[in-house]
Amino acid sequence: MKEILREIGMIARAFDSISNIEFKELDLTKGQYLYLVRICEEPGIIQEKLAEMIKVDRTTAARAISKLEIQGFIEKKKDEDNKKNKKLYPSEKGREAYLFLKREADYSDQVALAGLSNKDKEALLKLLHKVRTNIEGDWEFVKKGGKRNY
Amino acid sequence: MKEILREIGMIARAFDSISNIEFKELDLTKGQYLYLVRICEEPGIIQEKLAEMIKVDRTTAARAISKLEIQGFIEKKKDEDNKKNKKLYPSEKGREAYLFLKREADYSDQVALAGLSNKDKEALLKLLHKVRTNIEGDWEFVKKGGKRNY
DNA sequence: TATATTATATTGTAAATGCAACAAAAATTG
DNA sequence: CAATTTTTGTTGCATTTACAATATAATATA
Repeated sequence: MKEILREIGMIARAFDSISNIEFKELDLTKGQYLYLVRICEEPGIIQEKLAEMIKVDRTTAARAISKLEIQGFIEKKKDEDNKKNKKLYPSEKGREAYLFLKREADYSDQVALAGLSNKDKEALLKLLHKVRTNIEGDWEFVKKGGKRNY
Repeated sequence: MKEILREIGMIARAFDSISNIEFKELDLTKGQYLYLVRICEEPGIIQEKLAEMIKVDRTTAARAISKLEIQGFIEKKKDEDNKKNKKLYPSEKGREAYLFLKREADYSDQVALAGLSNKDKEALLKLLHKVRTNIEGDWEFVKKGGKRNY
């Protein structure tokens, strides 16, 4: 069943590619949309959590987010309760951009799921959710330098 | 159902991340394993098809493949019937590496699909296959400069 | 409570990524 | 069959990506 992970890879790369091209219109460069979307949906989230959520290297996230800040899409605010955290919030410009990101995502969603019944979609989501939780442990383990045996 | 594409993205990034780390052991750098696997499974394939198959930019594929050749994992051979094509074949070293790649992929597969029944797996594959074919058109369209309306 | 460990964020550096532009062979078209 | 368009491959350049190393605050441990 190796094909399952391959299909997932192909789909992910295709959509990422499409989004990156389409979001240039907003001056968002490669990858940035991922972070902006999540910050808009979860204002106050910190960078570390965001990286973990998206499954991307911490330092990659750091740079993409810094750039979002420089461009004025988001703001970093000190967390007074925990001084090593910086909470992330969308700016007005960021919220504006988010509307477009959402429209694009909805459209891609429609294209992707064309011909699937509601039952199919629910089943697919449930199965993917399971796969994702199955893999999270290994991802964190390997990122931290752990060695899997096979 | 936006969550479906998000789950797919998370899973893909997590596995890609894991594979990239684990294949350093073979001196394969980021992304290279994708191409090597396909070349081993489909000897004689050309670069352009490979990029399309994997859903990656043509020039990115070109460079990853060139590097595989320099490192001795694959060979490029002129196609006598069509002089602008270069057919790709694994070397002995490449085939050797492929055994390891396969072992790793099988293991990741096991982890990913733990807790799914055979029926689940079949359903998942079928649904993902459908999604992938649904999106291929848009990917090619947008890569070639087409503008989607939404 | 002092010390060690963990969590979060940042920066230096090397490498991959992807767009633009180009070249050449092949296929299509008028 | 000549001209145009498409296919395949390459290179220059700007940017992202990710590993390593560093810093500092917070938490755990002895």
